[in-house]
Amino acid sequence: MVTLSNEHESDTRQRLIEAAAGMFVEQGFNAAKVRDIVAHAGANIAAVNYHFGSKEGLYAAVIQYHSAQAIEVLSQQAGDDGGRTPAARLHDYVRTFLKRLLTQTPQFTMSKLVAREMVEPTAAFGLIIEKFVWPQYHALQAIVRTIAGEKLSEELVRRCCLSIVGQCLYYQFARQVVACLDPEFGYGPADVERLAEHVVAFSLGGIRQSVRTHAGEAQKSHSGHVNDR
Amino acid sequence: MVTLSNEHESDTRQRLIEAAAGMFVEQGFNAAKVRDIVAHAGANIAAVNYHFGSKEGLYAAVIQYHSAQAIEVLSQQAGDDGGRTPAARLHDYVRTFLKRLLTQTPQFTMSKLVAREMVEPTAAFGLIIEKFVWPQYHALQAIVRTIAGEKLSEELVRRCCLSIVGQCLYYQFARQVVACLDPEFGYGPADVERLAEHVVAFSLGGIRQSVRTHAGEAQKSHSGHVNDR
Amino acid sequence: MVTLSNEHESDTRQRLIEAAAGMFVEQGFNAAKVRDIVAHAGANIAAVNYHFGSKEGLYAAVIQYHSAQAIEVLSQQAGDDGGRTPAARLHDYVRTFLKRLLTQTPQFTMSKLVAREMVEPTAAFGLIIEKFVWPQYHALQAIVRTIAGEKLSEELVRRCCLSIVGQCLYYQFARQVVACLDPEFGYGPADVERLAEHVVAFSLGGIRQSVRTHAGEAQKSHSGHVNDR
Amino acid sequence: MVTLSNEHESDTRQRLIEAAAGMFVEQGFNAAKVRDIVAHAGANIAAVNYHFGSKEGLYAAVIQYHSAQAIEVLSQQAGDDGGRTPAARLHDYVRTFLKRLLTQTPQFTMSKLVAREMVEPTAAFGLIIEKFVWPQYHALQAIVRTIAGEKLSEELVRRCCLSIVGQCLYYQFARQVVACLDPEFGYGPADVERLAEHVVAFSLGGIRQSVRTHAGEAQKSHSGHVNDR
DNA sequence: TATGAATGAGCCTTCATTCAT
DNA sequence: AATGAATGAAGGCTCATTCAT
Repeated sequence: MVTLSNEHESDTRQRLIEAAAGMFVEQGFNAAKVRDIVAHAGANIAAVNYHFGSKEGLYAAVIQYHSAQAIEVLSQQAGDDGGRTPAARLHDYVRTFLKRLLTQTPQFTMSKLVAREMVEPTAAFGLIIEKFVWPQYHALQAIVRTIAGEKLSEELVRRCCLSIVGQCLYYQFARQVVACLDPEFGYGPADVERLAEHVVAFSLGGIRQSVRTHAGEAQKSHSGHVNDR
Repeated sequence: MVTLSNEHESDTRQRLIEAAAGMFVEQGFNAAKVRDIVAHAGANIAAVNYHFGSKEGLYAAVIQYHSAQAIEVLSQQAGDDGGRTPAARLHDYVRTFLKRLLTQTPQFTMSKLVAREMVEPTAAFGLIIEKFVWPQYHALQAIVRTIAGEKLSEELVRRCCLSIVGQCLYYQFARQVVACLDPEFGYGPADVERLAEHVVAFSLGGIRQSVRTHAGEAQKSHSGHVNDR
Repeated sequence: MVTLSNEHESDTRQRLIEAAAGMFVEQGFNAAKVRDIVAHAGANIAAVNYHFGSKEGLYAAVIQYHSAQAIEVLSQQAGDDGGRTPAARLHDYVRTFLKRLLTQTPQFTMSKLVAREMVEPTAAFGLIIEKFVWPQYHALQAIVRTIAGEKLSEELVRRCCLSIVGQCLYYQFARQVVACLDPEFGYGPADVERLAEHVVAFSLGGIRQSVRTHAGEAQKSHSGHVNDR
Repeated sequence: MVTLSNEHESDTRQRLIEAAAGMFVEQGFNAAKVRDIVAHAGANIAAVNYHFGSKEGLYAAVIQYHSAQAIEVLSQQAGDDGGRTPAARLHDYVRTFLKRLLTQTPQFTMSKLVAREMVEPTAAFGLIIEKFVWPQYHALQAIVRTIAGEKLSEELVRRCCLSIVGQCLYYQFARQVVACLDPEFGYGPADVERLAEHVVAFSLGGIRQSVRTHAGEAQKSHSGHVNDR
């Protein structure tokens, strides 16, 4: 007679969040239509207003729901950087980042939403930046700084971080282009693993070259640019 | 080579194309509203359907118009790679790419449209890929191959190219994020110039590291990953 | 006379009626939302349909509930008109009418609902007219007839009654206008008392003038209008 | 070939304004539905957005359109108060007011809209008060002051004005009640004419009685209220 | 060639009501 | 007796497109 489980937390609500997450990730906030979302969720058109107040409220709920587990994962991995080399830590970082971003499953929705928010910001932009982008960026910055040593300016460390992130995000943003230019890349686990290795190698080389170039510029500014004829 | 019969090629038509180009670049195809476009062009609401059949037709016309001059520019620069070093050619490539992409002026509209098309493909996607992405990609590939030598596999050359392009595009896609993470970067000519130098240095280091790593992997495949403890 | 079987007449039901009464008075039937009503009553959204069948049912219940006590009050005052002068009885009538109408408290809800019903009739209109408007109107008519004597036609007595009622209701209907035109009037007890005195004086003068004018018209119908140059 | 008449001012626009005016007067802003209005006007659902931007815009247009002629009429009558007696001027005022308010035709829409706005204010309330209510109120105040002489306080003049206006508006607000209580009153021209005579006679008597009462109160405050046993 | 008006599908939202427990 | 979830009709509004001139 008594309801046994308070996991009763409205099945429809959950289905709405999941359906919406998928469509927001795939199509973006504006292109995703409430009617499609409720259809996917097997719910009534009025359900999103009932449960979330509005489409924006649903979006906020999607973020809140997925951010919970995302933050949990983030904090877990924060501790185990123990005695690893900086290069190994960069590899972990990049591999994790890419896996979450490129995995085709509804897992790691948050990473994909964060990526969307970068290209097509919504009202949640500030929150996303604060809660996800900054922390991740700081973690990366720490790794890069360790690799680069003290010789690299703040600005160049930032540049390197953005170069690393940019390489990764491109595979998510420009999926269709990648599919054309690099048809062998299938976004499978093995593909992602190999991509991670490339990005890490490329970026390690990039950081070290930046350090060298910067050192050279600082010491003898006659050598000018890195690339002369 | 010059179009012969545009003796009276309708001033309105031209103004529509220019106004539309700006709004498509800034807001994307869907977010740009034809009412706003005609307002900016000082034209009638019916003008776009009259001249171009539909919003998509207008978009196609915008691409066609800007592709003409873009291709012209591309072919000009194709020849003068003369006796320059591969590094210098990479610098030229990146600098030109970034300038066109990040410059705030209505110049180089095509580059910005191509970038848009990568993130938010429309019906024109195939055309864009064929006419712009492939050619540019091939040019980059040639440069990278020259730098890398014969030791790098086709796949890794592709990876390097995408790494270079990804670094650049990120500054265009994620303008708002860059503004948060790197507020000193102001998208001015000097900023872009310094960014180009970073990207070139980073990428040269990246390519060379890839070569080294790859060579190592090829010779003694027992060493496994590039970065373990 | 007392209802026998409301031993457990549902607390929620009562709270709904009270909350609804307030909102119907303040906002009218259509503008009052059942979600707001149940929120004010601390009840479930389904409660109004469960207890009253529909929003209209709730409205009917509100009327029924408040009409009971209202009618009781009416019948009490009906008898004690004893030896008072007609003018005093008019003063009592107007003062009571205005107090009930303009008092800001949840008291005298019925009077306010009746006023609402006059401007924005609902399905309950007929009932309201029969149970409240007619009785009160007849009471007023009797007073006016006594003041006017036999010389005033039925029609003019009706006119005078409506003039009196109209003066009073305006302060309820057009609260915002009164606030603009007569900002000193604050709807407090003292304000209402003074207003009652004005309305009574004005109306006594009005009735007597009507009698005079009518008498003049009846005797010498050549004089035409009451007011020519 | 040239369009002859620039009365072309969009037929639909005009029809929309007229249809909307009727429905706003009869049902009020909220109860009037855009879909009904466009149906009455024989227009498309999108027409009101096209011509007026929104439902509120349509309402504003209705007010603007009808206020033009209303103000014209007001200014015409302003001058001809020449050598008339105050009573005659009051008669003119009341007759005109009632005619505009109670006439069943779509004429004098403005007066009816102003009455609506008093009971159910919208965003246009302030404008309505400023442009219509205040001017008319001042005109009435001047007449009443002339009739009352210097002996009546500002406050009591205001009270008298509101008493006069209240009498008139009641017949518009409470049409259904009037129809029940006074079924002989048919809102025809003759009815309105007779009503005007009653209101004028009643109000003249009312004002004079107010003066007398006030004078009495001022001189010998022992006599107390107007209505003692 | 060019225009302003008109169209209708579709969007998000509101709300009284009903369902299942 | 009571609840929270779910429903669907309807509301105002947007927008690319088409019509009539």
